[in-house]
Amino acid sequence: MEDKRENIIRSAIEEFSKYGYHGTRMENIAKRAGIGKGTIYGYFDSKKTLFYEMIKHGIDEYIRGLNALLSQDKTLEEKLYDIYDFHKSYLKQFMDFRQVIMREREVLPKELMVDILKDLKEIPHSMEKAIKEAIQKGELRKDLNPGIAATIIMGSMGQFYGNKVFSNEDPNSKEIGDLIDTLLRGLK
Amino acid sequence: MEDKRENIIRSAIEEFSKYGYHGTRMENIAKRAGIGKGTIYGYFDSKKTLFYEMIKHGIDEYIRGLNALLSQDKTLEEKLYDIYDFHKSYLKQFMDFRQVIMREREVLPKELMVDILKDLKEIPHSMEKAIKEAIQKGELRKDLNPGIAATIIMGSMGQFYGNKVFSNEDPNSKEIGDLIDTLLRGLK
Amino acid sequence: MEDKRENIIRSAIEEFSKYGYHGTRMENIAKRAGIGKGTIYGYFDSKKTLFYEMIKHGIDEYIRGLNALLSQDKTLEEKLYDIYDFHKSYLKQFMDFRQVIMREREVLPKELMVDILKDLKEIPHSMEKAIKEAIQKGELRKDLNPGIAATIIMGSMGQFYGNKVFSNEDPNSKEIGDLIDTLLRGLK
Amino acid sequence: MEDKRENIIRSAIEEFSKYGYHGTRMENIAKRAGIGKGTIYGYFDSKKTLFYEMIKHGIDEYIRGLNALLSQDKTLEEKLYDIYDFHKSYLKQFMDFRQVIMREREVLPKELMVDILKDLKEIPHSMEKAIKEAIQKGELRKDLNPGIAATIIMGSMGQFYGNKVFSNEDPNSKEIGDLIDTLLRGLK
DNA sequence: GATGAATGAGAGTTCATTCAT
DNA sequence: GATGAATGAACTCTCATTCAT
Repeated sequence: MEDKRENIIRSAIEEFSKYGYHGTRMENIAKRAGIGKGTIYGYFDSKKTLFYEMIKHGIDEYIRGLNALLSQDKTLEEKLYDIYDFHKSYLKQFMDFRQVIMREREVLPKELMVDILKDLKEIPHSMEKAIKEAIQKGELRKDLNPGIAATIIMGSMGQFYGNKVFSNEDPNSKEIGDLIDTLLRGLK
Repeated sequence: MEDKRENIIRSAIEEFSKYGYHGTRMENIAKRAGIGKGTIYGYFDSKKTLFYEMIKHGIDEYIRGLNALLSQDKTLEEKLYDIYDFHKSYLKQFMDFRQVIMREREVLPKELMVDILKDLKEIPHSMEKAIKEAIQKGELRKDLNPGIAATIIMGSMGQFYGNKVFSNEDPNSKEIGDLIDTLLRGLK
Repeated sequence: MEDKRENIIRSAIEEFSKYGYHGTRMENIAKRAGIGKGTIYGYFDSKKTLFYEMIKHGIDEYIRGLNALLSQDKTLEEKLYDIYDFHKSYLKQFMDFRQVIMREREVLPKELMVDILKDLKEIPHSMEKAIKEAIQKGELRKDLNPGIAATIIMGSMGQFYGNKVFSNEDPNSKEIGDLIDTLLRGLK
Repeated sequence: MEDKRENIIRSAIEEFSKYGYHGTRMENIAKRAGIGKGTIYGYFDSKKTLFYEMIKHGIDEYIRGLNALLSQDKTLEEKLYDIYDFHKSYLKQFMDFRQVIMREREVLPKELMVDILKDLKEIPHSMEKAIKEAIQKGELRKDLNPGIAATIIMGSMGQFYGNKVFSNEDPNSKEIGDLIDTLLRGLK
């Protein structure tokens, strides 16, 4: 059944994101999923395979969620707030898949990595599209390079969230408003 | 001798950054350092200790290098180019210690983590100081929040470099000029 | 199952008594038990734990066996023959736990040692009780100190057996009759 | 020089008797002897060799000491007190070599063991001689088997001392007088 | 001759994977 | 199909021994 797989992947995400690939034990994934450890092998060939499927699944979900946000009929400013919240809740619950992939890039064979990287490039692409729309609507200035604007926005928000977590401060603080204000003011 | 320790730490950085804490084998660190695996234990008590000392050493070096750059008598724009180059060469050779620490936060006992996080907070602090100077010199606008400006600058440059690496593009491309232009234009 | 544990302990007794704590290899215990070395860790936390459990088990068995002998309805002389045989077969098959404990007293933490020593004091206690009965039955003289008599009996028989083993002589020799005669004659 | 060897053996006795053969580290023997760990190998070929030489040395010393006691012009009773004291101080300071040899009998090659066992048989032999003298002097009854008497005396006193140590009682207690009384009364 | 830094074989232990139930 | 007891390769760490100083 598909929801058994889903259930295992869900548990895998939580364990792998906490302990990394080598630090995660199949037994703990099984326990978290409420099943026996042998059962996992009925659905996935190996730890490596499970790891790979988990990444694919996580990226898919992230992209789907991000696209849903970006395709809403809102101003860019509103979308930025949404994106920060989405990013935050995603990171809190799961992980930053780009980091995992970077980190464990020696775990998977090259052909699988290529596959993953292809998916991953979708993310800035989605963001760029939203920027272009904002330029056309006049929310941002015309001479802006959309790729660079996307880099600045995503990078700043990731860094902001990271700083908060490192400092053990509340990532919900209203300073996020200041960040978005400053970003938009610079890009308008 | 201090250069024996240094040599081991150097090899440890390369291995840990490639394979993560659990994925790294003491024997490989030793091989890379050109010594026997037992020798490491003459300089470090355990794998965990070596990991901790490596992080401390790496952060120290990063902070020293960054401060050296920031305290030069140059315009902010020039400094940003320098910082990007520094960051890039650092990441290429070693690793992003913030990522490692985030990732392996279950490895070290809490008291050591606190110690590391204290050091780590020095980094944005250094950057903020440079921003404040730039504001006073009139290179940036007076109403700018220096903390947020630092977040935007460091986040954007990190993201830019990350994207390049992911896409297997040359991170030296002149697009970095566009990024810095856009950043400064927004913050002036 | 309990007989899996029992099987491992059995093998552990044989190995530990032959090679001592530090000289015994977990792999050899496993081989002797006819299982894989990882399997032991399903039943015992560590080598130390196994060692401790083995001692407890061995002492228990010894005390139970000794008590069974002593509570039989026989004369003291008959009992002494039985005890010698029991002691002998026990030592041949397993080991002298008092020696092991003395020898490896640096291996176990103090609280476990206290636990073991408490058990061990049962042994002379059992013997003393038998002596008291013999005194009451008139088999031994009335003014005898039972503790001292027990010490003399157990010590002499242990020494006798030890001498035989050292000299590679047959410990079944009928000289044991002379020893018991001499002992009883002295204590009557 | 001979006293360097002596010094190392002295330290070896203390370490081996505390931790057993496999539990003892060459470095600790060296530290205790106040020399560098490589130096030991200038005097002994290997750990095994040192162990063997230590046993030989210890047995020699024990036999010499025991003979000195037994050849004094005293009654058997007085000698028994001396022997108990000698035994006790010897065990406290060093170890029971018979136990060590029993315990570590798998450590040394057979030919060396044979050599040691030959020495070891000297001990009861010395005691037997003293018993025979006591019989001739009329201190013990004429029909006594000297070997058995020696076994009873040495065994009882060893057991007595062992019990005291196990119970953490003072091994100097005057109960030793009761033991010797009882022994002599039985053997007279 | 004395040293102790360096070595690597070998120890205890873990954990991905298998397979009888 | 699901399980978890069993396995053994592979890990971290120790320590007898060597050898350049």
